Amino acid sequence: MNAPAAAQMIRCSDCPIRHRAVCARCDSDELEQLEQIKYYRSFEAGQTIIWSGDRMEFVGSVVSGIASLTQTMEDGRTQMVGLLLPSDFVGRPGRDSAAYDVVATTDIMMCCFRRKPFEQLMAETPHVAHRLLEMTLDELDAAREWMLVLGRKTAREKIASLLGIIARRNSVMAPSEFRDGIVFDLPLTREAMADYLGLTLETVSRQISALKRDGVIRLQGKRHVTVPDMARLMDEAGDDGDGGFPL
Amino acid sequence: MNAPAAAQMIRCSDCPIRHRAVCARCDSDELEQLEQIKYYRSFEAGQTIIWSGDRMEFVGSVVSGIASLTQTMEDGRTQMVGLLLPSDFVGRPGRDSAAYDVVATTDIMMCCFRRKPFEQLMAETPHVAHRLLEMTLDELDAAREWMLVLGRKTAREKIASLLGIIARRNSVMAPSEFRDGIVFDLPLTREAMADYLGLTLETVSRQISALKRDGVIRLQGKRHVTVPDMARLMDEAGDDGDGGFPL
DNA sequence: CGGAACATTGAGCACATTCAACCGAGGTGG
DNA sequence: CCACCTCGGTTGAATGTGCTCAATGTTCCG
Repeated sequence: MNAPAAAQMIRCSDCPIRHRAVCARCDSDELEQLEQIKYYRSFEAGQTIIWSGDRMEFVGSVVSGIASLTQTMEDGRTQMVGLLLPSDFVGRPGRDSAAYDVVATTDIMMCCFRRKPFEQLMAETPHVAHRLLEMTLDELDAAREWMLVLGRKTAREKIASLLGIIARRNSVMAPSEFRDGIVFDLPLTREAMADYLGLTLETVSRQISALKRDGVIRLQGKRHVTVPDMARLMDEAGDDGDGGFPL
Repeated sequence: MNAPAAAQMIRCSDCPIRHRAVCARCDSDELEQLEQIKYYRSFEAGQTIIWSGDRMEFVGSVVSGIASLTQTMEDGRTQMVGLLLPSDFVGRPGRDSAAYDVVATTDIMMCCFRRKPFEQLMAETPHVAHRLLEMTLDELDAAREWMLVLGRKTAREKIASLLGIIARRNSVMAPSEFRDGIVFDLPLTREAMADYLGLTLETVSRQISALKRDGVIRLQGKRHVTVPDMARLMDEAGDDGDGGFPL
């Protein structure tokens, strides 16, 4: 609840997600308008940023860190329905109350816009709305890929798919060696992975151990992963060699 | 391949989906422009409308009938990732090749727009783009609801969820008696239901039989369903009484 | 040192799948 | 007209994947 000192002001032009977020297409004029209605908030890992059903006071972008979108049934069963990475957009313009819980998976910094002014701005300037459409279409594609994972893949394939996605994302940041070995840290606990994949945390643990035993991955500690042969991993994920996952 | 006589011209103002489709917000001017680039195509049940990977020549709206969006793995496992009802939009502006198979589930009529002119029009007029954003956000919500169904629900709950959605959709068309009994025809085969729910067709059949045995539903023939107590069905679906599914 | 949070592993079980037989309706051809 | 086929659907028996329950391990932090 106490806003840490981290919530210092960043000028939009210096923003690390300037070119990928909902503001990517804005000209300097529009950026100026956004600058007027934005504010930063940071959250610690584990904090709930938005409760499902709550009134949405703001929409915004993830600047740094990771958050998850989750749904929970009355008996406690939980399904993650979105993984929010830096530059991803949170909230739905035009909707009053939140449809999902948004939880900080790691410490996170958000760039928030008060909802009403943002909606106003969206109606007036085409660039924000257009970029949001583009991002929403991408998210829809990602959601549909996940429907295949959830509905039809085995536990082992699910884990391999998730590792593949995380590896792929990292490879955007370090596009150098992709073919022959890639290294990354898992940003999720076993439980969070289970919630993403529609598995139990025990099954996640077992399958990770199995992939390690079979030499598909190597582990240092519980989170640091080495994938010696990316093609092998994609094969385990059940994806055809070429295509695979967008996002 | 032979376009049946059904593909007669309909004036946009007389169109049955005029107020719900991507053109819903258009003024008469914009409608005129759409009228220029549209054409109708009909497909028979079972026909593939678009093959995944194919070049997208057109985007469009479902006018009547039902189509499904599916993904298939190399070994044949299939997951439906979208159910396209009248007024739903097909295709992604800005994308050259299709990401999914689009298959006609019933006989279907489509209102198609040549892609390039449509993209042009979208860039110039705000109403189409805005409506498309709205529809895409709705689809994303629906996809996320399905992720919960696919990832966390039991076979019985999955079937109940699907029946609930179809019942709900029908209730839009016949909003009269919703509380005490609703009747509808299943637009899907057992296999299509299985592909939607991430189950086998045998499991679908068994669970439908079980729901019938337990008095949750009644059946006449294989497709005609009566739900005597909607609240009971929603309960079987694992949804809390009030909320439930959007779309 | 003790406790908490995260993770691993084992044993038994249950639910959904697999494989297979069978049913009924509708269509076609001899 | 009936035999035959196909298609969609139902049902049964055996199997197996992933879940449940439970114990144990590891790391970190007060």
